[in-house]
This record gives sequence, C-alpha cells and structure tokens, in this order.
Amino acid sequence: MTTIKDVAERAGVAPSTVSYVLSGSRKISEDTRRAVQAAIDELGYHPRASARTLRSARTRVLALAAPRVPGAYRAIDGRFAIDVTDAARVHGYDVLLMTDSDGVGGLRRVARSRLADAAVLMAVEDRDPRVEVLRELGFPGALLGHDDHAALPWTDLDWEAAVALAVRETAAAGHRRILFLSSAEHEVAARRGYALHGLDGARRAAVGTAADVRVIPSHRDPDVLARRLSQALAARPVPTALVVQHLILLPRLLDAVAAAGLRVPHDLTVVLVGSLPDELGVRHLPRIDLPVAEMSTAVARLAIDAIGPGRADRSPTSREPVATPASSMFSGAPHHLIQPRMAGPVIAPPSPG
Amino acid sequence: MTTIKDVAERAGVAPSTVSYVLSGSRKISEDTRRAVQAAIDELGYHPRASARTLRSARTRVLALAAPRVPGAYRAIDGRFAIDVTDAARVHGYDVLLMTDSDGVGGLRRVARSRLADAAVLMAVEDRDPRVEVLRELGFPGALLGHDDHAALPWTDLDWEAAVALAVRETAAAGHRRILFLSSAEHEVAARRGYALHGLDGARRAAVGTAADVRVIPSHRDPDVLARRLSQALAARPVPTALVVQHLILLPRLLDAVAAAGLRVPHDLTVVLVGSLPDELGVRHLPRIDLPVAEMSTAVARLAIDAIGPGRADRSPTSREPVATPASSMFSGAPHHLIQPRMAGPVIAPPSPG
DNA sequence: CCCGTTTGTCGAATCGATTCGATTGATTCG
DNA sequence: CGAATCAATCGAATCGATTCGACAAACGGG
Repeated sequence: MTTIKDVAERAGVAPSTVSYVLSGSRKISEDTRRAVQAAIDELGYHPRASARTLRSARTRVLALAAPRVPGAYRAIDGRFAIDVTDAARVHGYDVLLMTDSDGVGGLRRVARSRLADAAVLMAVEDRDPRVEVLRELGFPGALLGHDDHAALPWTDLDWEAAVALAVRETAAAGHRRILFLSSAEHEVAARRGYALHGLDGARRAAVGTAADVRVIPSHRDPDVLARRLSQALAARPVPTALVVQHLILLPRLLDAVAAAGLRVPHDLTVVLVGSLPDELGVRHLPRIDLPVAEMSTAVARLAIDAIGPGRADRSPTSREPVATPASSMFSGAPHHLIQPRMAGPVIAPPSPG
Repeated sequence: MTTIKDVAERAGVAPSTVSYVLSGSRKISEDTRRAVQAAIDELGYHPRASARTLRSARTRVLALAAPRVPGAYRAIDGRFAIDVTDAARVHGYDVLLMTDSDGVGGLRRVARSRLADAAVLMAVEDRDPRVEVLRELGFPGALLGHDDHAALPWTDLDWEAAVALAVRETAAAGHRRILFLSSAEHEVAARRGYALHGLDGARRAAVGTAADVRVIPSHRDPDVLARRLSQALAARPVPTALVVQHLILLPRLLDAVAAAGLRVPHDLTVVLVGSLPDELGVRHLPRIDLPVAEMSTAVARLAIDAIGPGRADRSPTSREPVATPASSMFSGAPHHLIQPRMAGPVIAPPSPG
C-alpha cells in the first residue's frame, strides 16, 4: 500500500528523487540518499512491478512454455523448469510457466498482453507451431532443443557427439559387439533433433571403431521394445554392451535384460545417454547425462539477450554481436551446442567367458 | 504497439467506450460494439497487462513456490506445477514459478512488488518459513500439503485414510502378516504431515484387522533401508505383503526384494501409497495414487478464493463464507481433504505355499 | 564581482488501461 | 409543448512509477 509518494513525503523530497536513489541513474547527495533509504526501510517500501512495467515497457519476466506433450509429462521437464527459473533469476528475471493446454493460445496471449519480455520453448519439435507464433508476433525467444527450421537462438546437447562418444568409449573398453537402442520410432518419424542426431552419432562411431555396432530402433510400446531387445540379445556372436538413448522405458528394459538371464554389467554392459530422475536409481551405470543446468543457464541467457532495449533505453551505441561457439553445422542463430561428458563408473570390459 | 487509443480512433469513439466494449460493464449499442470489435480485430489489439494491473490492483497471476528441497528435486513436483498452472488458467490466472534458491527472499520480493495476487506453496513443511512470510505481509495463499500450524487454506490427500485403506484391503485379500514401510525417519523427525498421518493410518488399521501389521521405519540411505527390509522379510512367520509409503527408493527396494529371492507378487505382494513418475514403470502394482490433478485444482481454487476484491470492486455486499468439506480434525482454514482410492490391479492373495 | 558551469533536486509529462460523473440526444408523459 | 427520464457515449481523473527539462544554489575563473 505504500508508494513512492509516501516515501518521498517522509523523506521530505520529491518522488523523482526517490526514483533516482533507487535506480542510481542520477547523482544524489549522500545526505539525501540516507534520508530516502531510511524512509524506504521504515515504510518497507517496494516498487510496484506493474507501474514499472507500464513506464519502462519491460516486465523482467520470461515465459517458459512447457513441452507440447498431449497428456504425457516427462519428469526431466520439471527439473528444466526449476533450473531455467534459477538461471533467469541471476539476470533479474522471473518465470511465467505456460502449459500447452490451449495449444499455442497461451503463448500468443502472454506475448500480446506483454506479460513477459521473451519466451523459452521447452522440447521444441520439427515445425513447432509455437515457433511460428513467436515469428508472427515478433516476440523474442530461445529454444531448449534444436530444430533447423526455427531461426531462433537455441541450446542443446550435441547428441551426435554424445552417442558417438558413448559408443567409442564402449569399444575402447574392449567390447566388439555393441547394441545401440536408439530413440523410439515415432520420435524419429517426428524428426526430433535428438533422435536424428543420435542415430548419426552411432553410425559415425561405427565407422571409426573395430567394434560391430548394431542399431535397434526403440518403440514406445514396452512389449515391442522387449521383443526387439531379446531378439537382438540372442544373436550370435553375443553382444556384450548396450548403449541406450531411449531412457523412458529403462526400468522395463532392465527387466527384459534380467528376464533373458543376463546380469548387468557382468554379462551385459549398459551405457546410458540422456537423463532420468534420480528416483530411478540408475546412477550406478556409466552414462552421459543431459546437462540440464548448463542448458538452462544457456537458454535463459539467450532469451534475455534477445530482448531489445526498453523504452527509455534508446542509447545510440551499436549493439555487440552475440558470441557463439564455433559450429558451422547449424543455422545462423546464436546457440550453445554442449559437448558430452561421460559420468558415473568406468565402462566394464566384456567378461572373458 | 497498438493501444486502446488507436482502437478508439479507428472506430471513431472514445477510449472509454472501447474499454466498456471489452469489459461489458456498461451498456453499448450494437452498432458501436461492432465497429469497435472490427477495429480491434483489424489492429490485432490486446490490452497491456501492466496497465490493467496498475489500475485494477489485480495481476491475475499466482505465485507457485517450489518445494524447499535443498538441491534435491522430486519428479512429481513438475507434474504439480503443470497441473496447478492448468487449474489456474481455468479461472483466468497465470502462474509465476518460484524456486527456493534465495530462501524466502523470492517469495517476499514477488509479494511486495505485487507480481502476483496470491501464492501456492508446494510441499509445505512444519513451521515453514514461507508461511511466516505470507502471514507477515498479509499476502493470500494456499498450501499443497498440510501443516497444523499454518492458518492457511490447504489441500492434501488424507494420508491416514490412505494407508489405513491400503492395509485393510491387503488384509481383506487374505494377508495375515503385513509389513508397512513408512516414510523415512528424517521425514517423521521433520514432522511432515504425510509421514505422521501415514503412521497413524497404519496403527489404526492394525487395530481393526485380523492381520499382524508391522511398521518398518524407512531411511533415506538405500543401504540402511535394504538392511532393515531384508531383516523384516526374514522374520517368521513370513510376511506375505508389503505396503510402501516411502516410494522414492522403490527401485532399490524392489532390487532388495529380488535379492532376497522373492518374486512379486507371487512371494510378496507389494502395495504402494503415493505417486511416482510413469517412467518408473510401476503402474502394474496395486496402489493408491497421489491425486495430483485433484489437489492442483483444489489448491488453485483456494488460493484464488483467498484473493480480496480489486480496487474498483468495492461492492457493499457481504462475502459468502467459503464452503469446506466436513472434517473436524483440522484447523479452521478452508481446505480440501481428499479421500484415497485404490488403483491398478487387485491385490493378490498370499500364495498357498 | 559577474558570468558560466556544475551539482542536486524538483515538477510535470508519460506509460495504457479503467471508471466515475457529465453530457447529449431521443423518448415519454402530464 | 416543456419537463422529466433514459440510453449511449464522452472526458477527465486515476493507478505508481520513470525520466526529461528546468531551476536554484554553489562554485570557479577571468
């Protein structure tokens, strides 16, 4: 209920002076500063966000658009939401969470009513309609994940490098027959970046190693998956390692492995690419984690950098070009392509038997 | 960039008339309404949220405070965030996501800068400092979970009824020796509502059935948990059923059961109380799910109901008392205590062996 | 000593919507 | 026919901050 006017009266100055004390954008004498600060403290004054926003045309809010998963929900997305929020706070931004319950309607509404300064799109898809909304409205944004068609800043794990690394490290551990359980077929069909790049990585690694790498396309149906897997495991010569990118069904998958009478890692070494919640208790397996914190930090930064200057901030200084890591394989928008790192225990060699 | 003034000019009316068309709070002739609507459509006008908020003192935003988990993060919380957001949207509210990265500072900042009209606190704890912040600032709010000391509206699963139901149903299936794996000891020590009420439920059910119910206190350390469990499983007469409330370590727990040479459900029937992400693949077990959607709907409603009238809305009509479901065991604040329901397959009877 | 500069503060305009009287015609009634 | 009533719309004030130009006092230099 207390406003800048109340503070001004109590400190015996004009409201504008209080504003200058707060913003520091004009020189204020030490005496006045102290008097104003005292009044602020005594009254417990805090500027109203809506008044600031109205005047400055800056909300200091990012819209975070949850994945377009009809009904489904991936546990990792919650962690992204938390980490993006923390990363935004570092730059003084808050985060407005948006679901896809009314399609792109929510995003359009938030952008047009200027509830946020920029948007972060989670789990972007090929030809994502959300991207089209941002383009149409000229609203700044950045992507978690990558799509070649979206000319927007983005960040992603280098899935090709990740799968290639996992396969090569497995081969380096001595395995000569390696299975790669790719993303599910419907993900490949939807042209999700991680699915396509992951397959590329497996193929690339296969060429460069002495190991025989065989790709098993995964499937959203656990029974289909289990069937394909047990078939592949029964092949001769016997595969000694399994690199898994399709993690959602990992528990079922490990059940299938156990059902085949195989112990991990003694009979079959399992290496993961991607991330699952800690509750799954798979942290004892060698893996390449999805760098959630790193990606969140990067995407918050990219989104905030994409925001233009506010109303009064019409300085004539030319804007610095945004530095992007060297990578010529993607479009010209600023981006952070994150290199994979192995985590967890070392990859067990194949058992001599 | 288009404002209500632009629309007014194009339609040949005053800005106030446009506002009345939008709000419908005064009678407008059909001709004028059409002209204004045409101008709105042609210009793609959408009112600026900050201007509305400044005038009306209503943000139509709820602050959603994530759990105070230092470092950790529970997968189910992401689903709560999504569902609360959807539920808020039904009432025309958006959701600002807040982490606990700067303690209660974020909540205090958002409340004082009036970025939101009310707060929803997730996973409230005993003597939760966030509750104290709301009280101190007189900021409306509602809780996911329940704490007797907080005089705030809340919603929760009736954990006592849930555990009691699970135990009774297990006994009804014929089991005569039942283990109850309670919440972890540190959760009980922290006086978390679900932990205390769950224990009460087990004790209450034990009194009313022919079965022998034995409580195993769980532990955050998987090794301690496994040791206690295998000890309890080795007791004579042999337990035939296990009711689990501490789900976080369920994969490790099932490992321990398997290590003891027991098959589920043939040798040991496992019944769950609470919820885990679908990725865990435990939907084939009999269980009582945490009613996330129901709780989210309720808490959004409670938070919004706690918001006072806006600035211009000074109608002299007395406010209706909020209806609360009958339940005399909790404090006077409005609340929704949700009754448990069994889900999944029926509970298998003990094997005759 | 007077004029130009610097320093610190003030007053007023502004952002974009909402809302309360006031006003203008049209209509009704004695 | 003039006064009272009513419907529809307008104009202006307001919400709470920011920011620009103005201005007074202090200061410095010739």
